[in-house]
Amino acid sequence: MSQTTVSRALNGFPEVSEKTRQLVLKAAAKHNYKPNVRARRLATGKSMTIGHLVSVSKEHEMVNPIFADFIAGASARYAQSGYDLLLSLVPDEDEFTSYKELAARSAVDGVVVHAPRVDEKRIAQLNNLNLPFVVHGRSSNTVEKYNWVDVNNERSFFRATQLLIELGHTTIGLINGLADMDFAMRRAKGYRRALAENQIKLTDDYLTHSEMTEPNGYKNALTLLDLPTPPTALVTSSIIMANGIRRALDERDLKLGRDVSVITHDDDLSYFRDAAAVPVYTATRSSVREAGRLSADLLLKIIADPGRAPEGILLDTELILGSSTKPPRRP
Amino acid sequence: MSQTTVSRALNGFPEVSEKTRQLVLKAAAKHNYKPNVRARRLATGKSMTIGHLVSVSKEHEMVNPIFADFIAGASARYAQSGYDLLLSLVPDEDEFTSYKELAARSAVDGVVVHAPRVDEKRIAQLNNLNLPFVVHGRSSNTVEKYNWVDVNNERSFFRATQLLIELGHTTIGLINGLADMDFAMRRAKGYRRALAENQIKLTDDYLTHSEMTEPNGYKNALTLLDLPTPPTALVTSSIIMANGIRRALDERDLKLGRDVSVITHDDDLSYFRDAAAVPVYTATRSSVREAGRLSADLLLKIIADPGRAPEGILLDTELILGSSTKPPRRP
DNA sequence: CAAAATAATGGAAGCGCTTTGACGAATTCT
DNA sequence: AGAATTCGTCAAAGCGCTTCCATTATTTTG
Repeated sequence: MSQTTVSRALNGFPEVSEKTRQLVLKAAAKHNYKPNVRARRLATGKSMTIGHLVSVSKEHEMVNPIFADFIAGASARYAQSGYDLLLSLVPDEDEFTSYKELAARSAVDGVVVHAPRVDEKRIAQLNNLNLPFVVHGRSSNTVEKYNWVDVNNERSFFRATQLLIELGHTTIGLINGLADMDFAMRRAKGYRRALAENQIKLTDDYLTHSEMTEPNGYKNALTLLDLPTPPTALVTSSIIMANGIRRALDERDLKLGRDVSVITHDDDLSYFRDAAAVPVYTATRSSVREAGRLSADLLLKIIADPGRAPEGILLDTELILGSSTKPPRRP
Repeated sequence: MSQTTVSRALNGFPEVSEKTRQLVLKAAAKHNYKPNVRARRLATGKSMTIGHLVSVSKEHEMVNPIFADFIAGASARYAQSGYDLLLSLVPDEDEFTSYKELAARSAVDGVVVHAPRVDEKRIAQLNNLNLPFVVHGRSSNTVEKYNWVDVNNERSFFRATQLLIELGHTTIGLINGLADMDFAMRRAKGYRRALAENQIKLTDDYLTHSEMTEPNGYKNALTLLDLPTPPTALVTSSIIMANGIRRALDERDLKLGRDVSVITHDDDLSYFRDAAAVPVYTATRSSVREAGRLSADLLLKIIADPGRAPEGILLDTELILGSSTKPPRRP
């Protein structure tokens, strides 16, 4: 039996008779034969690989904790479609070099861009490279069209802040991510809009920007609590920071909910899943794993049909009521 | 100039004159030429790719949170040596199938095995496949030789427990990882040995096994605190669980350190880095990122020299004194 | 100074697949 | 029945590199 026939049988081409196909499949199974990916990739000109470049902040050596769950979502989709996942953690300063190199080596058929900034050069650069990509998040100052999957950050944080205001809070802090991150900017916007619509005037002292670590949550919470008029409620961008906030409250002998209300954004991380009957935190929740799945789906579609018009997928968050929000304590 | 010469110049072969090499390099840089990895991989018969198969527990959809930092460490090493990192998150039940498939497709030159169990079939299976691998951790019930990088779990938890005993604690709980995980078994062993050497008898009610999530830390801490003789100190396997424990203490109006001492194992995760002058937690600390680096180094060595005798690298932890441990409160 | 050794380059095979075009055999149509 | 289709199969080219072997140019040696 010729090589041609075997190849066609294995790859499901219609020109081969069903009888022959079964024969081939049986023989392949018997010898545990799998076509060599290297040869196949050279022959087809496709890498059957998706690249994820996750940037590691040089300064803090910080890996975004949501990325594990995001990738868990994406990975399953890739596997279904026969794609491999190439992961590269790169120092943030040479992000673009890495993309360019991946493209030049033609090591991947597409990439996912993580953690876009308000000003994101990578998008224009990738468009020039002609390498299919999906952005997890958006970039506000980018006019080019691109494919993205994002949550409705502005609306989420508007609703969260609004909820606190409705409970009677008027001094509300926001413990946010780094200011140049697009999601952080949108969240700040939602927060400010809620304050503005309710005629609440607060200085930017009530708004902190930092990497979303537990220690930063702690530190920033203390800073806010030390203000002349300390906030009676806090909104924060990450459940990991929320843990730091709780620690700060604890240290000040303040009780979460009773003394200070907290709403956190909750990416539904697998090791922080807040699934109690009454969740610990009132939260704007959106599964980052689901975002991973959707991003993968979208990217595979783009690769299959390069002519496709760019698409954006906007996910809404749920506002989940937990026990960390109560009306402010009367003095 | 012939293809041969270019290839040799780019790959640093000695047969080409320095003058020619410079010429080639300049031309390559000018046209942003990078050899096509697909062709190169077929020609050399090497994948220049390392596989990391991370298993996702089907039941809880849990991704081990340490894996992001581990991979951050490994990734840098791979990049230095021109290797790519193939990541695959697989449901735990078909782990071995995935290895076999990777080997059959010859998609990788080596793999890293994460989260080995006390009984770990994968090791024998991989030895049979003749695929180079390094285990992050060890497997106690495995007699075969293999390459591994692990921390001294038994000794760490012995020391941690010993420290609590020296402070005067006699009722000490252990909030551990899943019982079939090798690291958890070793930690339990260290804990038990410390108790035994000090003639402290405690039932297994003081020892819990579960996935290392924040909610599980919380839940298990409450369970222990509800025992007729509640523990005055706790040892735990993860800083994420420690956060759950803190929440449980908070809910019971117990103060960390003062009312209940806690020692946690600290993998030095980038988003939980406990770097205050006086750390929050007394901890047995060992950088999982460093473990990633070492594992990558070892694997690359094995690949370069397949005849190598299997090697084990045992990392010691530091016992860091923080503010979560004090002598027990006199009633 | 011829012979031998060394250095630098090029031609061509081969890596293990996919895919194109050719070719008989089986089927359908006129 | 013979021509026109359709079907199933195969031989061979090609994917873009690396590497073996041959070749020419240069240097060293007796």
